[in-house]
Amino acid sequence: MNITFPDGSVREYEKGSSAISIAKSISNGLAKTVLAAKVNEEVWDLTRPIEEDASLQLLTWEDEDAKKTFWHSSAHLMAEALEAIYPGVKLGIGPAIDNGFYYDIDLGEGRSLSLEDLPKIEAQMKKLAKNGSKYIRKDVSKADAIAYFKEKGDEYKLELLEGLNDGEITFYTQGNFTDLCRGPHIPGTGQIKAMKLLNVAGAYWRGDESRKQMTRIYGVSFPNQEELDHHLAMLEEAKKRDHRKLGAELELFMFSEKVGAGLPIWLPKGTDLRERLSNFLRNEQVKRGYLPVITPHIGKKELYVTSGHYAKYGEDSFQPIHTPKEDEEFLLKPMNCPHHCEIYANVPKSYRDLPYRVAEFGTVYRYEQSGELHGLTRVRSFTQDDAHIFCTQDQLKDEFLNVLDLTKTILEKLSFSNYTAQISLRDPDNPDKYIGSASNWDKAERAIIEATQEVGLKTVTAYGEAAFYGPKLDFMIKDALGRSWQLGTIQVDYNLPERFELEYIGADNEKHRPVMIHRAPFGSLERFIGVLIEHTGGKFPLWLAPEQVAILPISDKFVAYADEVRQDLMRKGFRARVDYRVEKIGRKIRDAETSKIPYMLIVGEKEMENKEVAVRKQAVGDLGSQAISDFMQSLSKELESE
RNA sequence: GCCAAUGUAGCUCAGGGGUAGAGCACUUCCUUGGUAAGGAAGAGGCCAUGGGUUCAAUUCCCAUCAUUGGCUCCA
Repeated sequence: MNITFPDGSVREYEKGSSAISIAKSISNGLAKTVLAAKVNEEVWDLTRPIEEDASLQLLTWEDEDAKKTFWHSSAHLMAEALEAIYPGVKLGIGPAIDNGFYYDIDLGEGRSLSLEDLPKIEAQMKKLAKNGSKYIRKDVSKADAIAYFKEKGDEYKLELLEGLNDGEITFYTQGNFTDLCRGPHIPGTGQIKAMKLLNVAGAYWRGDESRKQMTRIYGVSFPNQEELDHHLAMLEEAKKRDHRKLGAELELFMFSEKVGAGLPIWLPKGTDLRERLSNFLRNEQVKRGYLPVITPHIGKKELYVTSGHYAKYGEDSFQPIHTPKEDEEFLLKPMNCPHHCEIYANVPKSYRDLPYRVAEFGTVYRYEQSGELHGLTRVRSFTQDDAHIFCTQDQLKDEFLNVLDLTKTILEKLSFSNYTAQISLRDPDNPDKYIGSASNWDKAERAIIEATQEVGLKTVTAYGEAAFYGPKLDFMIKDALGRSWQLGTIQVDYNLPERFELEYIGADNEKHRPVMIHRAPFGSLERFIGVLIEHTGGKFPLWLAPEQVAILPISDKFVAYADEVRQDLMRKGFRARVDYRVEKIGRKIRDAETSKIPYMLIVGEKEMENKEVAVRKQAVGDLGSQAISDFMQSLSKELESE
């Protein structure tokens, strides 16, 4: 049979050869590092015989699919360990996830598991891994499979079997452990050299809260100890950068039980940062033809009935505000778009007025479930960097290009260099669930695709992920630790212009309906700043830092000079503060370092005499002395380059 | 919302049925110093809130509130 490799080369192999034997024929080194194979675009066990002509890609640790296979096999290893320690344990599902694996287990009445039990299970896993058992795949009939799990008394697996057809059922066995499993798996447990169980949590069987709660054990594993250590160090670093922790330490924001859960309160330094960020975006938007507007935080119920939000946000949200007048109800706004539609409708529009772009840093209120709240990234009041663009169908593409350009400018300014976008299109099998004409949808989808191609944006396309009212583009951003965040979004909307009966007079003197684009490059300021804090670890770029320079007098004899320096800096628009405390210089430096102030100016006898400052850069160290004017010039230069 | 854990000084945490503890931060005093923590003293707590059990509750029980981790990843 002929095997085609990714580089296009074709080689002849004996029928029934496995991927691992093919790997060996290429090189022994390769055979050692390969974990799984992609046969005709499907991930396979390395040991599974290939029976006919096929394309073959050998997967190593670097491939996402190989990692998933490795972790899935690790989940089986954990299950084997659990059966050894807890006889009679019942198993739910045990998949690989983005960063490791888990297994849902039911220990039975009266038995429970806590974090303290994890090392024991881990030790057992290591012991079993040393045995180097092979993962053996076996086709089983449905009847045999049912008989096996009945005997074992595992009702979860029996339930899973109900959904499977005879002839497509496989078991995998390693050592003394057999599991219902589609596979694939790595060849043997011996390859799992390093593992760590991270967490236990409750999880409902099949994610259904009316069903039994199982114990979920999370873990992660690697082919060698160094990778595990690196991963654990990364988790440590992520913990250190947690925006909730840094937010408190750097005095950026707070929460108060009295004010309410999920309602962030911006402290002076956080407000400073946030204002700089908004001003930056506001300026970029004005450059691109946006018109800033301000609308109230509440609106009459009828507004949201018109927009359709009342039906969507009605019950599980903040309840209406009543007034002394009977039957009068206001809602806290969950979105800005209805208000903006009213702005559009205020004065009759001509096609010459389009595109009409209104922008608002609009604070909205949504009653997130209490369990969903999380720092700044999941809150009940947040400010969208919202704008709505009303345009003609033909202007869609240019408007997308305009927004993409804006988004790119912003992300690059904030040194998010690694981002992709998801294009969400209609479900081709379900064309009826969308509002708006098919030809308009075609145009809009094409506009998005072409615009993203023209700017060279990396995208993935998701069919069926579009909203009922229009296709959309979501930005996925990778931060400095390689974690993905969904931030900005651009959405086409055929629904609201319809509901608000928005119109413009065309060149033909007829009435037409505009298309609306919702877009928010940051998503929300809260979420974005949360991500920015973790991305930078609290070391903000100079232009954003609430305090740019800390002036540290050696002793209070030099306080007057320190004040002079501060005056100079402030007059040039730099943000500087003097540390007046009667402390040694080492202490002042340490405190400024931990507050992550970008520059420290140490001033003492020498500096005062020479009218200089001794410059120290945060996390870098002493840069030597220079004249204040020179220092300010280099600051300006740094700001320009950011 | 559901499940679990947690809630003690501004922060990080120890403690435990009988008058509440440490380190850091804070205040005062001493020290006037040269690139990541100088010394001493002091002040600071309704032990989250509300009920219950008990002679006695911060400690045990229940509820509430808040925080944290899960609850979406499908053998």
